[in-house]
Amino acid sequence: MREKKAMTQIDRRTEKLTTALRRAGVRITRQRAALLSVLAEAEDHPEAIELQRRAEAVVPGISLSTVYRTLTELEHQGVILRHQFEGTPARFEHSEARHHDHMIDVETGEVIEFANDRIEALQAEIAEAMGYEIVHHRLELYVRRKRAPGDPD
Amino acid sequence: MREKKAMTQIDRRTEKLTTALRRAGVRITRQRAALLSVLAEAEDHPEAIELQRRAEAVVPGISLSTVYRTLTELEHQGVILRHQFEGTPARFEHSEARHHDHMIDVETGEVIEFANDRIEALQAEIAEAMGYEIVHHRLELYVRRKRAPGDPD
DNA sequence: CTCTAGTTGCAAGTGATTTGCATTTGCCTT
DNA sequence: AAGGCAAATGCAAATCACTTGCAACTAGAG
Ligand SMILES: [Mn+2]
Ligand SMILES: [Mn+2]
Ligand SMILES: [Zn+2]
Ligand SMILES: [Zn+2]
Repeated sequence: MREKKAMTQIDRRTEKLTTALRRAGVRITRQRAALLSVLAEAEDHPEAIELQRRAEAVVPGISLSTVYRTLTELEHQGVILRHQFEGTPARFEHSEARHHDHMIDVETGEVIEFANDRIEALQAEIAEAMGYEIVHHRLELYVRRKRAPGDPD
Repeated sequence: MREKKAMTQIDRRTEKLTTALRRAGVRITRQRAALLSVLAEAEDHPEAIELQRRAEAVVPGISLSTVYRTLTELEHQGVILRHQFEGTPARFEHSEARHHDHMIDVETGEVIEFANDRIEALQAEIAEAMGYEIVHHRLELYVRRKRAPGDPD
């Protein structure tokens, strides 16, 4: 039942994360390998504790310290992103996808991604006009689902 | 030496903050009065501890808990804003000025304000297009001063 | 001036994340 | 295959920025 040929997108992501760690000269331990594939598989923006839960399926005893330590290293290598949304612990995602910003539904906590080139361009212009260049930025829209006229509660 | 007529801008701001607290049904204590005028006078984005330091000029023993408690109340009344920039404790400012966003010089920590209607409009459009309305948002540009060609180090 | 509910300062508690340290463990070197 | 050792792990304790419990105060209505 083991596929030999098909390298899935997730495998590729896992490899990229692994490579980043090797490049940093760190060892690929069981716990790290588990965490890397959990990150590669994630479609959402999980917190450290949730990543630990998911990794425990493979490495039962993995500690939260190890999760945090590895996340910090991966962040330094630039292969994952750490987001600090309002009112929650930090959330993480791999940085494979191209840049995007986030909307957070204040009612449900759901995180929705979006990208807009005009906004990105405007930001750069503004900074430029004031004599600065952007190192990085953070744009978060805290939103509420809009009721269409005549919608039920 | 006491001016009777001239109500300065700062006096007006202090009054607005005071009114907000009274409206909330809370008492104007010595410590609160001090904090309110410190906030009204502030031209920058001070942290709670810095506000405490400034208030101590008037009320020597004012505790940090009281500062935090009052700041939280003022925030709930909508007369001050709490900003959570990366890597620092929360910073505060009165909300007299119209809406603006912030650039943070990653080298110096300096906070620079800016406002751009096109960005604001675009944000609203994006949310709208996805069926949401914006409750509030957060746009922070982490920047570095740009070296003009031929500038000294 | 009195009375009392709101407020204060202080100490202790929280929640997320980091760190110290003794014990394992990857993995390069024989 | 075995050895050696720096790096990594797990656990407990520490940190940081606030928040909260509580007994002693005090603003301010009557
Ligand atoms: Mn995302
Ligand atoms: Mn500002
Ligand atoms: Zn962006
Ligand atoms: Zn804005």
